[in-house]
Amino acid sequence: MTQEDLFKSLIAHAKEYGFIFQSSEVYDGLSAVYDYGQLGVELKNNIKKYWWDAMVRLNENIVGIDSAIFMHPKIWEASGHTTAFNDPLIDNKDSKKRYRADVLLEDYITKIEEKIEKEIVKGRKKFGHKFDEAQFRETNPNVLRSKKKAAEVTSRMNEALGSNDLTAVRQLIIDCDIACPVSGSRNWTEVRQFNLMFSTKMGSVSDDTNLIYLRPETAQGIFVNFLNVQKTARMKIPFGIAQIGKAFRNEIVARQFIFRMREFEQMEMQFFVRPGEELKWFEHWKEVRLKWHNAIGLGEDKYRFHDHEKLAHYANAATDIEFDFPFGFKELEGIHSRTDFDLAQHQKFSGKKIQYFDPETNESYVPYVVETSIGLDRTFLAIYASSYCQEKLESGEERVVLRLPAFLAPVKLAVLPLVKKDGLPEIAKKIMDNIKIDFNCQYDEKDSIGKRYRRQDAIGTPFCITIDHQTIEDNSVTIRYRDTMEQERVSASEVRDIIEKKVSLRTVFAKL
RNA sequence: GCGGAAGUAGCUCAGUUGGUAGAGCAUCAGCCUUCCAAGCUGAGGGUCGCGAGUUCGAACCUCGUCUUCCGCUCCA
Repeated sequence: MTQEDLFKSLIAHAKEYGFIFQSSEVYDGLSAVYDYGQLGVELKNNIKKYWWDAMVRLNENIVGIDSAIFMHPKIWEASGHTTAFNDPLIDNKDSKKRYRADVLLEDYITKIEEKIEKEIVKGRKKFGHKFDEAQFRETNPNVLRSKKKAAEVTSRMNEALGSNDLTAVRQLIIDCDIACPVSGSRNWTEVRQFNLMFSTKMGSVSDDTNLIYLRPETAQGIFVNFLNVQKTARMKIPFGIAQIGKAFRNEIVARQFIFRMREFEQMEMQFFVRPGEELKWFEHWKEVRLKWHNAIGLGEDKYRFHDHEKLAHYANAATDIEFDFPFGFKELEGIHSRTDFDLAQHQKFSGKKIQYFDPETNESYVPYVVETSIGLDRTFLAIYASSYCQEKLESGEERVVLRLPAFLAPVKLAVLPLVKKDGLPEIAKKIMDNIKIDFNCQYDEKDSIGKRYRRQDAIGTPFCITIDHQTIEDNSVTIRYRDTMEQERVSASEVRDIIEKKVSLRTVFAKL
């Protein structure tokens, strides 16, 4: 089976067993929005807990918050999102097609560069072995003219985009005589900004002054609460603030199942450090976060770092932890050294002093920030995709099994009476009632025992216990393991402890 | 956004030259009682993605639209 088919059957499986549904499916769905079903929400909550406990509970110098999705609109001006999350779009009036104005110009520049390369190929043909490419580039009039043109367009474009002068962008498109690739027409509309942030209005009076955005990242909720938390929790630098929450981006193209959604959930931690020490902490968190991923147990070869060459305006170091998804290595978590950009910006835009007095150095400063930001939905997909397995058994039969790490599995234990009579269901329910206080359990008495095992395999339940006639005599049950399909006979009273040992976060944290 | 493909029951899919829908699995009820799915009997479930049009008549033809997938593009 190809990776592509596997990914498709994985999506079908997610729906069939109630992990993930498309949003608003009865109305034909809403593009790039998904709902988590009855098992999906359990798995997702377990991932959240693993992250939260690893970050907040295990680190005495990290505390959590839960900030609102709505925030003061000035926050997004300060953070740069109002400008950086904007794309200049232009429509062709004849073909009704919409383009990114900057992309049209970049394409135009690329074409000029291709023209230069063609000239060189022509020159090489003409002069044969005597051809001197470097000299040709410096002297050939066609090449020189093209080079000059490309440089001119590039500088005008950068200037216009840099100053957000949309009229100048449009003028440049007209001056370059750029035609619509579809209609060939030069009949362009004005250039307009398309914002990747969702907006809405607060209050019942609609005017632009109360336009607010749904946050495109959770980080700013932490930055604007920096002083609140630092003072009320009496935190000393270095310390961190963690948060799990929804963020929203109006992506032009959103695809690959839950990999890129318009509404998604982030797990972020902003770590505040002394200026100059940020790169040391950046390295520290790279290492710590990778360990967290590896401890899940999906395989260390599934992860790799990808350092950013081009840094965002706020960063002085950045790396991604990429995961080997069914569609290739893609970003799962970002670790960024954000300098003092965010806090300094909020200090500037709010007019309030946002600084920390360091009792060790007797200095007051704007702390530097190292951020770890992981996509919860992407982590879900990573775990789900790596656990999904169609395997052939020795008997020649096939089974679908979700080899989820036991501590993350939505259902930990299935309680199965071998038959539906002789009082076995009653005993089974009694055992279940005792254990379900500690773990999410399922009871099932329908169909043959083999079929019930397969059903549990498909949703990743790591343990099944079966109550049979011997249970009546000595209170023993068989416990069956999902991955090996092996069984052993244990006392019913031991079951809780056996499972506790295998699903406890304690075991996982030992690897951190 | 562009190009291509697809959409019929919860799932996988049939459905002839246009004549108002079927199968297997799944689900539910009952029977059977068996440690690795697919035993027996019965039942429920679909205005064929949605909306127009052509036609006496549309799952099928035409147009539009929504959604999904693939490639490009974009995004980080």
